[in-house]
Amino acid sequence: MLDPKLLRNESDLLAKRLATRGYQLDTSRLSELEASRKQVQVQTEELQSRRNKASKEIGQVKAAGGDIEPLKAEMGEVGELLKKNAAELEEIQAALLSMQLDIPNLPHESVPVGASEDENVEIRRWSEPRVLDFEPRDHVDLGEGLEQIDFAAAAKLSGARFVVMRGQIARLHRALTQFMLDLHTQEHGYQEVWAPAIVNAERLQGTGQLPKFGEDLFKLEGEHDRYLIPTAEVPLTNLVADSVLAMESLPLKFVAHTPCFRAEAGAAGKDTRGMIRQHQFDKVELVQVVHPDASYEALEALTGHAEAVLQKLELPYRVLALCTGDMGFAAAKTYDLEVWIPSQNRYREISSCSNCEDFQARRMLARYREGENKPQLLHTLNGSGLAVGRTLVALLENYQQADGSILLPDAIRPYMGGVDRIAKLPG
RNA sequence: GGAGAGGUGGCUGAGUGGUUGAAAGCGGCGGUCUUGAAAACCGUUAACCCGCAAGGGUUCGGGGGUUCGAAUCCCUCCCUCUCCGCCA
Repeated sequence: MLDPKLLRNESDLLAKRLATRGYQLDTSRLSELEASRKQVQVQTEELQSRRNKASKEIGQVKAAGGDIEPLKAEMGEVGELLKKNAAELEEIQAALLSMQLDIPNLPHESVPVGASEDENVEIRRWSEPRVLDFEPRDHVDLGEGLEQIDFAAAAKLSGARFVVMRGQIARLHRALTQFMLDLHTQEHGYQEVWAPAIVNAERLQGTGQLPKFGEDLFKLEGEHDRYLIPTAEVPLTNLVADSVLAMESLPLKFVAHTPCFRAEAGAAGKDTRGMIRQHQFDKVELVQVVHPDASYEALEALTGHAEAVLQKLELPYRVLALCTGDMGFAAAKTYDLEVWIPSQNRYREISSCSNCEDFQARRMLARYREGENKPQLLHTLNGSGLAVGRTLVALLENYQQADGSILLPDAIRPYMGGVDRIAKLPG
């Protein structure tokens, strides 16, 4: 959510900046609602004031043994009027709020202006794709050839966009999550968190998935407003919802491994082959909660923490600064990490690291206090460190050998019980 | 899932319809005293919204209702605790 004061007073400027990310702010409707809100609110509060005074008076008169009937009759009318006004005010405020919840974050001034992903800006590359003397196979062929990835079984169990892994590949998947968690807790200073994969609607509104993007989520049946998380960003960031943190406790750095669930409603026909886009996948997520002055420094650091995973696994990647038109709803600035995928002969997204500034903090009322000052909104950041399924895909494809086996990078071998190669299962 | 008890300010905890935004204690802050500290004593100490301000409004788990007036009464939802059942 944007600062309502800015929205009131600088709506033209905001409209201009929001337009760069393809959002059209309806400033006339906004100012209309704002004007009527002000008028009705002042009226309502006047009526409330009258009622409060009269009620006090009635109390006094009654205590003194006087006649309160005339006063009561008079207040009956005020009550009617107040009821009407309050209902109207509530309606206006609901409309205003729903409008505010719909507006994406403002892009930071350093974000390149552009309409689509084509205008993202490459910041740097790390390492070079291996040159193969054979035609690379994709992870589906590799995994099925090794008899350790099974999409047919997953389709039988659950439908499209699910996967079953077995044997050493299943183990590798687990090894990768352990490796990532250890790296971030031991070398990058994150606190390991285990959190629910089911959250309520209020928490999804806090991070920005709701109310606008409900169709991307799996909602649980039943009487409660609960959803499967699309990312651990939701539970991790919302840990600080409705709280006032002491300065000394900042920054908070959380890392968690969770399953992530996405309906992929708008992705029909996209990445239908393989494990790139699944309804369920595992992710190791990094979240930082920081002082506003420190958030851009933190974004660089957090991006570096995600990069470290790829560097240790010796997987070639590049870093993009997303342009205004390609950024997510809550982000003020985002770096994407893209890893080399040999079978596609291009880089594919494996991590997205964002500074949301106070956008999420305002929605979930997450604040800190400096000395005796009033509580101020925090800044929140999140990034994948990394998407485990996609890391597995990159590893299989980049380390494939001519015979279809997978030679494992040094960093992961201790997590594989010393195994250095994945080959076909015996028997 | 069944039965019961609860949810009040930073914390503990009073308060069952009327000058209660809320007693008291603790904690915090300021002061007196002291070489300094402790103790004691005195004072002070909620958040949010509208407004340039004066001021006004909202908030006693959430929502709804009754009433001139609700922390207090009614309905409903959520959460916590105890016991029972079931269970990884």
